[in-house]
Amino acid sequence: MTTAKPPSSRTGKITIRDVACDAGVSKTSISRYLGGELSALSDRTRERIEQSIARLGYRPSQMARALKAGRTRLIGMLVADVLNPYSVAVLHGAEALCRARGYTLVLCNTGNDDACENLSLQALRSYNVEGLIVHTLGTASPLLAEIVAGGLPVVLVDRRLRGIEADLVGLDNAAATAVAARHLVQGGFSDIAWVSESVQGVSSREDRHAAFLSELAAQPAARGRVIELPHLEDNVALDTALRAFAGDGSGQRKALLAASGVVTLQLVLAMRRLGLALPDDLGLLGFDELPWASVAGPGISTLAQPTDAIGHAAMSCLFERIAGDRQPPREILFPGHLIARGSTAI
Amino acid sequence: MTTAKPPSSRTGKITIRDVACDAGVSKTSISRYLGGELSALSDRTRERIEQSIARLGYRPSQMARALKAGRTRLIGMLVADVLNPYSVAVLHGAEALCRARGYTLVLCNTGNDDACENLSLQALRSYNVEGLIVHTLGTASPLLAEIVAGGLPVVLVDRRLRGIEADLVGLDNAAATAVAARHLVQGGFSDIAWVSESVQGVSSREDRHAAFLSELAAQPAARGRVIELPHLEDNVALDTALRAFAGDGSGQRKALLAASGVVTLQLVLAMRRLGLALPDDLGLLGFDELPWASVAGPGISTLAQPTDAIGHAAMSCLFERIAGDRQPPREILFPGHLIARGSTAI
DNA sequence: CTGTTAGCGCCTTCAT
DNA sequence: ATGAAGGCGCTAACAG
Repeated sequence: MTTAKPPSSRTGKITIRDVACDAGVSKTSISRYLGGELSALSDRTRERIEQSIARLGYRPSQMARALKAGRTRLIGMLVADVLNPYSVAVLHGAEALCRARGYTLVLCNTGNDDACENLSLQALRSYNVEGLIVHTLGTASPLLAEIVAGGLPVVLVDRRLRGIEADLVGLDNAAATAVAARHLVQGGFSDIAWVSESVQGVSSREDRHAAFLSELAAQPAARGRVIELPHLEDNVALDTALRAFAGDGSGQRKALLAASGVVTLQLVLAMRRLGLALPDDLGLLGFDELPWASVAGPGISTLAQPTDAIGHAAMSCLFERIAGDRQPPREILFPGHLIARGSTAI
Repeated sequence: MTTAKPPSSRTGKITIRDVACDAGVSKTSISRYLGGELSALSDRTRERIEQSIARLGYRPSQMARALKAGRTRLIGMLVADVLNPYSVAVLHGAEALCRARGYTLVLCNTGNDDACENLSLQALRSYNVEGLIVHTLGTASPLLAEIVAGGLPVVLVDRRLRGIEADLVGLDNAAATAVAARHLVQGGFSDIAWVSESVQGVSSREDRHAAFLSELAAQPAARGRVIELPHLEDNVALDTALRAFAGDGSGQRKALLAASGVVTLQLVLAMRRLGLALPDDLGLLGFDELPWASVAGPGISTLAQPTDAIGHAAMSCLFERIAGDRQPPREILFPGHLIARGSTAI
């Protein structure tokens, strides 16, 4: 009748066999019940199973299930820097959908370190995650390329990765940059510096950079410059660049356009150091909404990204791929949202 | 010689058996090699294994390994709110050590929702995480209690949980609060309001609350009050409370002591709304260091927590428990670090 | 030193 | 509608 063997005793763990014994049916029936194949079970059997499961407090082991069926219901998330608010905001949206779908999120922070990234990817792979959400810097590790090539569904967030053919979810950088630049120009700023960390290799920065240049080229009345900061922590370099920009006696109204939230913060700090006032000495508009945007000086104008939606979309897209969607990679871009505050006031 | 069966073909996955075949040894030897039992292998065997593994690109399956040996090398982290910078900062420290030890972190965000917390705990348990780091609100879910009772190592961060006997890692709230209060008093503030979200049930807030009261009781020259904000988003309530405090014509110099970073932000926002100036109308000192602390008004004084160290210690402590440490629960408390800025200047 | 033999907990044909 | 049997990939006694 039942599958031999006494209801395992030693370990406190209750397995499918214990339930089978208790309910007086076979393991197969339990498995069917768990798998939702209700149509193949008599009402009586199902009831007994339900009761036994409840009575014994049985919970299936994902590990065993994963080993057998290959479905781990695990999603990996690889993030360059968890301390970056953008990453966390996206993570937040992604995690919510993940849990809602019965999946669990495995998080790896690389700290912008290649060795870490490799380790993390290996770990993620060894656990057979069913899909991967990646938010790292421009240079894709060979291992990631291999993993993608191997067929594991991957969705990129915010940044394309060279050599990786995968879906991308992020901001419509071209449109957002245009909106931002126009806001500044219309606000009377005619000399605008776009400020960013190293552009090279980070697609979102490249896109914003290109969009900025082309937008300003289309604005005859305004002049555009680019300030690139290889090392954001290098205050001396930052101060020097800022002083040069602000002190250039062009007589035009000047503004900074920060390519990201971390840059915005550094700019505000630098302006304080240099005694430059917002918005009179320098206007400022920063990508990424910041919780403290309205408490700094006259308030910092920002271009907010729908981070929750981005995270949600990334996960949603990943699930489609996991479900078997084999279309060519696509890009899902969200519009930004300008929040005007005192730093760009007239 | 080898364990029968042809080198599995169908699935691209390379298993221990393929390696065994290729190397011409038994699966056991491979397993020994993987397990680091080098002493039990002849040099020649080991070499052949090494080569085969490299040639085939074999990587062991954590899933299978976990199922068999019970060691999943997975650590669960349950967080009330990933959007809270404190949580992320601790997570950062914890994740680093986790990876360094060859473990992988499974992250669950509850969004302060009991149902989510339950779901997450079930998931974490079904994956057989070897330990749990928990940072949630005061009321421990019955499921968590059950899990702890079941013997799974758990370390609490920042907040004790009723009914949970587990290690706690966090800030030395009593000492930190005393330092903060004294700083204000010595700065000439003689009417101080401690401001917090709902105190009841959140141990760190309770500790800070108690320490604040006792510290001020010991300061004859100063008066202490408590402002509790059940709903931090309720601006009307906050503004009302603040106006009442600031407008109380006691003629004394007044200051706010914010119990956490999120409270600090709301206080700064409220003061702007009410047109109150820092530090003249109201002094301000907030727990938790904030990236923007120096850009708001004259700079916000903060009491920084060593979040990285806290995360590291929590994970370290957890590993000790996993390793078998059965001592009674202990508390590991870190000192805070006062950073004086303009908001508490004389 | 090395291999054989059993499973870990579950799912899945294939019978019945 | 229900079972029995055979693995998934790996480890852990036992033999040699």
